[in-house]
Amino acid sequence: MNSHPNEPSPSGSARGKLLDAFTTTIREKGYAATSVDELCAKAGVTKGAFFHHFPSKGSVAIAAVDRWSEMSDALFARAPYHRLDDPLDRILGYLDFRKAMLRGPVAEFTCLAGTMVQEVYATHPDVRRACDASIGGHAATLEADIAEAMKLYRLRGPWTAESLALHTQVVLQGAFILAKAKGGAEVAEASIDHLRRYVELLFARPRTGGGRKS
Amino acid sequence: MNSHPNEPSPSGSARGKLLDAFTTTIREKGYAATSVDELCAKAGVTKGAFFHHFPSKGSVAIAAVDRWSEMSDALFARAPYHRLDDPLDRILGYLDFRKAMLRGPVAEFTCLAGTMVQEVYATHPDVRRACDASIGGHAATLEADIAEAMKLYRLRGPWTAESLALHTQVVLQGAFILAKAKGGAEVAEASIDHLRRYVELLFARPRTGGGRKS
DNA sequence: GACGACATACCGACTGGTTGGTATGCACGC
DNA sequence: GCGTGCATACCAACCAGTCGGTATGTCGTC
Repeated sequence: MNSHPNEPSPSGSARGKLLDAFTTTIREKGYAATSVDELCAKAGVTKGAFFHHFPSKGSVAIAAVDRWSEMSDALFARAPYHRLDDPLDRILGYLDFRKAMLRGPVAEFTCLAGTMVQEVYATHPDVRRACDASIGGHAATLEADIAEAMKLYRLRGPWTAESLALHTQVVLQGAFILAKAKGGAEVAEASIDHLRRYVELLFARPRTGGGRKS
Repeated sequence: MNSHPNEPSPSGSARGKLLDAFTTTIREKGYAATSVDELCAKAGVTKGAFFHHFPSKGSVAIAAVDRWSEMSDALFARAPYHRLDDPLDRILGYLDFRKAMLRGPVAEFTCLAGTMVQEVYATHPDVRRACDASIGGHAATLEADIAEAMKLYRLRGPWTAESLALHTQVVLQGAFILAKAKGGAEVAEASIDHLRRYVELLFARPRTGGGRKS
C-alpha cells in the first residue's frame, strides 16, 4: 500500500520527515498553497532529497494519505471503546472518542484526506482515490459494529450499516469545515452531540435509564 | 455589503463575469490552484480589467462569497417549501429541496464558501470571515422555523435551535466532501436522508400516519 | 454647443519573485 | 565500484500585481 517497496519510513528519515511536514502543512494551508520548497524547509531537508524520494508533488500526497490511514487505523484500533461488550456502546464510544479528539488548534484535529480531496478531486484523480480509500476504509471499521447492533436492537427507519457509517464521516468532515469557518471546535462538538443523539434514537434501547448528555 | 459603492454588478459586465468565473472555477479547483490569468481567460476579460475592479485576488474571493450569499438567499427565499403551514414541514421541505439540488457534476452543487474556507481559514482571515458569514447567515434562516417547531412539538433531548440549524449545514458540507471523494452525489443523498430522519425523530409528531420515505 | 477637466472602464506589456521539476555531484556503506 | 541517500545549482513556466496608455463618457461653464 506504501509507494516505496518496503520500509515503514520512520519519522527520523528524510522521507518520514517530509511526510510529517506534508501532513501538518496541508492541514493548515491546503495542497496548492503549499510549495515543495516550503515542505523541504519544514522537514529540514533539501529539494534534492524531496525528488529523490518522490517523483512529484502529487506522489507525496498519496504516500502521506496512505500513511495517514495506517496511523489513524492504529490509533482507533487501540482505543478503549473497542473493549465494550455492546456494539451500540462501541459506536457511541467511537463518537465520544472523536469528540474528545477535538482539542488544540483546528489544523491539529482535522482530517488530511478530507481537506485535500476538496482541492484535488477534479485535477488529481489518483490523490482523490487515495483520499476516498482513506475515508471509506475508516468508515468500514465502523460498519461491523453497526451491523451487529442492527441485529440486537429494534430499528427506526430503513437504512444500511454502510450508509450510517458513511454518515458519521459526513458529519465529522462537515464539522471540520464549520470549525475552520468559525475558528473553533465548539460547533464540531455540538454536531457530534447531534449525531450521537441520532444514533441513540435509531437504535431503540430496550430499557434502562434515560439519556442525559449535552 | 458589496465591495463596490452601488451597482449590483450584473453578469454582463467585466466585474460580473469575473465573479461568475471565480465562483465556478474555485468550486472545481480550489482557490490557490486558480490563477488570476485563468480567471480572466474564463471571464473573457483582460488582467487590466481584473485589477481595475479588484485590488487583489483575495478581494474577489470576498466579493464572490458576498454575491454567493445574496444569490442563495434569494434562491431559498422563493423556494416553495416556505408556503407550508407547519414549521416542521418547512424544515423537512428545506432538506428535500437541498436533496433535489444534488444534480449534475459535483462542482455545480457544492458550496463556494465551504470549499474555500478549508484553504484559506488560516491564511486569509477576511475571506474566512466572509465564508463564515455566508454559512452562518444561511443557517440563521432555518433557525426561526426550528424555534417555531420546538414550541409545537414534544422534543427529544436538550438542544438549541441554533445548534440544529448549524448541524444541518455540517451535514451538507460534509456530504459535499464525501461526494467529491467518491465522485458522485449518492453519498450526499443518503446523508441528507439520515439528517431528515434525525429531524423527524427529534420532533415527536403528535399523531397521523407513520413515516415512510427512503 | 463647444471646451477643458476629470472619472470610469478597460487594455496588454512588463516585472520580480516563486513554482515544480531536473541535472549533476558526492559521500558512504556493501 | 556501485547503488542508495542525499546536496547544490539551475531552469523554464508561471505567478500576482504594476504601469502607462486609450476610449468613452459626463460634468460645469462660458
